Amino acid sequence: MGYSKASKANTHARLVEAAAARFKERGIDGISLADLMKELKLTHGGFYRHFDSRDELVAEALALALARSGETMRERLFDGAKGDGTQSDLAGFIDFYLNEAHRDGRAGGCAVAALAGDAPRKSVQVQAQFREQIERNIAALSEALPPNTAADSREQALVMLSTLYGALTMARAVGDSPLSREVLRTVRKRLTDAGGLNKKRRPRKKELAPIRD
Amino acid sequence: MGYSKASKANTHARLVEAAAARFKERGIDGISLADLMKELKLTHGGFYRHFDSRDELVAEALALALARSGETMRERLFDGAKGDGTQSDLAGFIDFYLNEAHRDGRAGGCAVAALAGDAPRKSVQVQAQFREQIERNIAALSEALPPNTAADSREQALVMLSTLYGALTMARAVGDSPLSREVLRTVRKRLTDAGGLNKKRRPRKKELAPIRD
DNA sequence: ATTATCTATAGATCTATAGATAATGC
DNA sequence: ATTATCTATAGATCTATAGATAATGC
Repeated sequence: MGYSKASKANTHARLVEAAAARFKERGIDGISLADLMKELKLTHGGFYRHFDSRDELVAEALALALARSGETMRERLFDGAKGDGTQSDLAGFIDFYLNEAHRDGRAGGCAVAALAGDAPRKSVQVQAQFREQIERNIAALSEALPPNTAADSREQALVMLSTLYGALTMARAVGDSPLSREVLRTVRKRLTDAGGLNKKRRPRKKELAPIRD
Repeated sequence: MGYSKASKANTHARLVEAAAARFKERGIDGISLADLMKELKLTHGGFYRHFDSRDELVAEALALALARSGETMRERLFDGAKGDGTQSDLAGFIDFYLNEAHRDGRAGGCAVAALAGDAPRKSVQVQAQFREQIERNIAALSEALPPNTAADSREQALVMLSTLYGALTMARAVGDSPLSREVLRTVRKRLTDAGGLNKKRRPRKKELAPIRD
């Protein structure tokens, strides 16, 4: 009770962290403050020493979740390609994104895919948070596209992002099933192959690596 | 009070209808039974003469919403093309789907795009409802693809559906904005043009019809 | 006589607040 | 002395149930 070694700032950060995971897993309205506090072994009454309202937590948790997703995207796109002379690993990112592990791991996965469906029902402030991060994601993906397609790379990035979000959402909506795996596998394959986008970078046998159904 | 001319079956049907619209607009958990009954000028106590539980209403409303979306899709794909010798109007469907009117009209729009984000948080029964309708949508879109691509038409349909759902979801998530309109316009254009999918059917100037931002 | 709808309420859950408790820092 | 956390509770809202009311059909 009282002051533990965990400072106020630490508890605040842990709350935002836990909220980000639970919101992605169960939806922005899918967890109560009492249950969230319980997850941190705290009681619900203490919540308001850290936030003025639930909405304030939502804003902070969403900001964290969206920023993290963007960072992970950039890492997968650009860090994975270091050392072999290429500038990006687009196919590596696609493999990472359209995956059964990602499908089943909403709490640790992409915040846009997990929460975009909730956004239209929320405030314009929430929608602005999505807008700003999605702009960054478009920029990142656009940079990662092969240079020869640079003329309309923003358009390509927009379409590819739509496809990635849509495929993951669909794979999740239908539950674990052959269809779910087929969506992931097929879209992964066709995005990687399409238009010869990435032929230089990924040997064909790796693109066609079998996925067990 | 008492028996109105509206028979029990009629009230039941109106409840399912209203629920389908509200669920698509605000989410499956986004409206209370009391508010739903109020929309029909009824009081909340009467609800349980029509349904054993809220979940039963959810199942029926979702079934209606998903089936309607599928019917609309088939109509747009196949009825719009009658008379000119072609078998489908894929570009017409894409124009209809990726549209500001559809973006802003969730209550009357596609149930998959409106509710797929809720599905992973719901029961496996709900997910099975999505799975069955999405299978039908894949079949419809697959049939509507130009015959020369028939060899892998299911794969193409899967990718195109992912892109359509993802683009509409993204356009909604970012709120009304230049980005939202850009997503709709760009994906619409690139899906219509891509791979010469539909060149025979749609004159180029119509494909490039300007959208005001 | 039947029964769709209404009135009233139980029980659960949720956000938010008020005041008590106790661990830490000065 | 300060304040993070806890205990207790107010007030709102939600699903579900019980019994009353009144319009329809036989």
